[in-house]
Amino acid sequence: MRSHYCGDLNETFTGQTVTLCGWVHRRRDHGGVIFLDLRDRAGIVQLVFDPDARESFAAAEQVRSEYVLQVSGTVRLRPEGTSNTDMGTGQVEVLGSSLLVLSAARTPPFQLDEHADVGEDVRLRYRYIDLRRPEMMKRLQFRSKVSNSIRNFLDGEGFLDIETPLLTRATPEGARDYLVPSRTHPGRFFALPQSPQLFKQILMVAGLDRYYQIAKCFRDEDLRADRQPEFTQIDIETSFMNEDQIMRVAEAMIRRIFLDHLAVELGDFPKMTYAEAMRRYGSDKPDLRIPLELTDIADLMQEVDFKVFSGPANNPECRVVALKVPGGAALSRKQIDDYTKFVAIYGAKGLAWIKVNDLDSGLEGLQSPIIKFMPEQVVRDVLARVGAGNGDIVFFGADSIKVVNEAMGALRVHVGHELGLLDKPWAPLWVIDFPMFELAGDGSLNSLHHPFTAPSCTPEELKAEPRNALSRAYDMVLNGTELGGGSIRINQPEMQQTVFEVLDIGPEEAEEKFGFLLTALASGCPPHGGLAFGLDRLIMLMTGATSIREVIAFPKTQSAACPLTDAPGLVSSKQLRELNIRLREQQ
RNA sequence: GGACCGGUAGUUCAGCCGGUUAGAAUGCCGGCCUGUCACGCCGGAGGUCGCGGGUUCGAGUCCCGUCCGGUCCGCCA
Repeated sequence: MRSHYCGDLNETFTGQTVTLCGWVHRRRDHGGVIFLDLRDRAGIVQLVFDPDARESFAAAEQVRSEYVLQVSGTVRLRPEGTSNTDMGTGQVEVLGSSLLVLSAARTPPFQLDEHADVGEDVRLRYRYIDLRRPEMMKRLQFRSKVSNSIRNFLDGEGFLDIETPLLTRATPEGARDYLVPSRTHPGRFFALPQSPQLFKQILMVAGLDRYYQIAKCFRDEDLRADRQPEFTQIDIETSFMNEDQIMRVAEAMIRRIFLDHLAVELGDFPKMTYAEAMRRYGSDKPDLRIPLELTDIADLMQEVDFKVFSGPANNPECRVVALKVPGGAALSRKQIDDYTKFVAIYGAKGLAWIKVNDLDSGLEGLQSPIIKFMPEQVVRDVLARVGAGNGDIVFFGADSIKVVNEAMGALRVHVGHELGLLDKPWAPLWVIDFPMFELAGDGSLNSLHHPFTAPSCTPEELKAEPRNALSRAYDMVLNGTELGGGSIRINQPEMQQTVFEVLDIGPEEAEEKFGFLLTALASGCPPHGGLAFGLDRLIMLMTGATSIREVIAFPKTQSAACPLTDAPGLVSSKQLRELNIRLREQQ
């Protein structure tokens, strides 16, 4: 039906007769001459209809926005002075000789202009219109190209693309499962996978050696701008490789993609321990584009009553940090109030600060609500430690370690963005040496990763001091976003047993939940490990999209619904009966 | 589960301290126009002010509830 794509035409086609198929992007009817912008996947080209060609001119008069046309005509250079440098095809136009309406279109619910700022609910309801916008079209094409590169790269490294089931058991990972009732087993349910974790490990036991899959995963948790209930993971697992080797392959893959698709050379990724990341940035996924750091000052503050920071009493479980922001002395009272509200979201009870106007004038040169409660020498020591200079502001956080890290870490990022302090466009790194466990609210221990993550110590050491144990896990972080993470897995039953003991998972419970994995581990399990990348987040970062929904063709709203199909929907009582399900009476 | 922002024409929004017939832009429809490119000019149609209740002589506007969309916290790797 078509000889060329609209967007591919340029001056080298001059004189050729072409046949194009596409959508009417815009119509400009000048009475004696009609311009149609015809759009397809590749781009937009201008068509001209002249009254000399009576039939096609008459047809062009009847055409409306978003009609689907087949047009034949001659490519020609635009007349002197009428080229359009904003268009890829702007040097040429197609003089239409025939126009066939393949399909008429109702008036679009919104304009496809780059100028129209349309509400997202409307865009999602009419997603087929929204996806016609060149911006969306480009992002989906970009995503497809990146996926393809990933497959090629991993295939080249000897990884096998193997599918794992979507109908499976509830996984041991933390999130709530999407459940699917079984008709043939009344009262039983499948779960959609949160990740193919157990299957990929079993593939290693089976000897497949290197596996990958671009896999759909599901988590029934509340949504965010960067979180969807169903999302896509680049899932990788390999045998007989240690963590450094795995990180090297994964890093090479990401570096290649950035080079090939963005012409960005990311360089070698630095490695940083979890402890260092928490200490310097208050986060296990630090945004290293922002040249601000948290500085511990608890030792200087022993004579100061933390109440001036609205913090708790001095004790070992609390942390006191300073955050120096260059140029921050110019911040208004209102801005500081906003920052105070911002840290309150994370549980901070206040935000103390010192503005440094003139270091040489002693306390007179400072402005602060708290220095009157501090010995002058302490103020001097603190400013000296953070290296504060004239024009800077120093923020203070004093509270539990958790609150300080979360609040001041978030403030660091927030302020860095608001004041435009980013000093590079891309800042990747590896975070390593994660703790094996984290302390839950009730005093028990939880896996930081999942319970199959290998520790970097012996079972004896693990049992003796579980809270100090580190894992052989690693996260790849880019610009403050966790792109992916993984670990070396446990391949020895004794070690797995010990981890279960520490987690207070009894033998019966372990057997019931993942006995099949334990049996597999005891059946000749190679040393293995892997990782998984969030493909949606990767594409989001690479395209600069502000929401994960912008890189997914048919995303869900924040309440996990689809405005296009109106899913989730009701089902008939017959369907429910077959599934042995009865809905509870609503009150 | 919680905090905050929003919901008025197809779309994006304005609508003041509660007061006459709810406006603008754009889109749409009709007319004119031979070089535009977010074409231009003239005219026209288009509204359950999310929904329910309340206060009031009078509610788009105030109050309560509720639904929907979004950002975030909790949750989630």
